[in-house]
Amino acid sequence: MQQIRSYFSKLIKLTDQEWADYADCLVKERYPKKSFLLEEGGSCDFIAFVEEGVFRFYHEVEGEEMITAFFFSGDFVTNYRSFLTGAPSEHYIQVLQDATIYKISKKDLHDLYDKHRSIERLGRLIAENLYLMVAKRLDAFHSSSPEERYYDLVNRNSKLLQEIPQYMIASYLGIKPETLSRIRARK
Amino acid sequence: MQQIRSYFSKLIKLTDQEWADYADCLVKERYPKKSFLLEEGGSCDFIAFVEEGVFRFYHEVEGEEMITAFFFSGDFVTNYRSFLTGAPSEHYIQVLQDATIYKISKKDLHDLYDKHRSIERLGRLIAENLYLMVAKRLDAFHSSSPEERYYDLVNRNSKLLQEIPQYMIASYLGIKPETLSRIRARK
DNA sequence: ATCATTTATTGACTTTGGTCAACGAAAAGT
DNA sequence: ACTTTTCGTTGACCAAAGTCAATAAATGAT
Repeated sequence: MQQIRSYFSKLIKLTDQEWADYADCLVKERYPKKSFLLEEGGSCDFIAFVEEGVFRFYHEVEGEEMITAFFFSGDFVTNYRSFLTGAPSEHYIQVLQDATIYKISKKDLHDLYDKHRSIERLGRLIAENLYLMVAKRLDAFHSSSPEERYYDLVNRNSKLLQEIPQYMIASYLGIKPETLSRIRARK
Repeated sequence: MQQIRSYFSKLIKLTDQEWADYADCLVKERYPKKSFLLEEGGSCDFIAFVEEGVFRFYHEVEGEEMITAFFFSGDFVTNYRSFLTGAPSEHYIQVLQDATIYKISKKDLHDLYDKHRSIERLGRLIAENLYLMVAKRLDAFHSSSPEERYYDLVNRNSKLLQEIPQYMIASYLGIKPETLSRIRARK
């Protein structure tokens, strides 16, 4: 839980009281491998902080699983779109490695926004950071080849490479498993 | 300027005082066709609202222009990454049609965040909305073919199709002009 | 430890988009 | 109006990723 506070402290300084109020809203939960944190059709009414474990965020397109993101220890896990809009999720969030998370509900978070200015500001800073992350990824899809995207991943995120099966990495990169296998083979 | 207030009102209700303070920070500027609102290397210290005109947001990759976005009347125009991080822009923002905009500086906006809770909240809501837009576009690149992306555009944004030359649309879609021409030719 | 299933690789072939070049149409400059 | 440049289309060819199928390797279940 201290991990969360230190994550926040990079964005904004919270008083002990503000943090205590935040921490009061966090609920610890365990999820076994292969279970679902969120299923298609459900509305995502929480944001969770990953203490331990791995998740994948995916949806089905014409019978095929399209993986959009992985979440590891230290990340926030949520369907941010569904969380923000209240719309039913088109995505699944599934556990790949036994997980422990701290959840905060949408309602509690909004109450905290009302109660503490700094937490409202934290909410803005987190939204801004998520924007930066997804904008960067869009840029990679817009201007890089699959091969370039793969080697970017190799350079930046070796953890992902080690813990995730290759066919899921292929999906994440937007290519077929055979193609990823060939990219690795050439050179 | 009333256009801006009505845009905001879809996100949050501002009091007359809050709006007056916001409006006081807005500076009207005109830009002729082909001029630049932002050039590579400069830091983007503003967000602007487009009253009239068209902009393109692009950067150079190996001597080639990659267009990431277009901005029309009613949109916000900025390099949001550079605005948020303070990092120098890798992108240009160029005027395609003579433009009139209302600028607010980063400093003034942050002062408004401090002064009015509702405006801080507005900042969060805008960041959240920008996240949703870019996440949607990422999804299109991740799971659709160029042809599908083109027809999505045809369905959703006929204004863009009419006002932007085809080779720029191709760049925006992440394909070569010849390929777009062929997509249009095949039935 | 064995068997069954899933995952990764490889080959042959297809599809799609990129490259290079030519040409005509449209737009901009004089 | 005329010239020059830019833009859009088309053809021939190339490169990269997808498809389908076979097989090997790794993983899981019993």
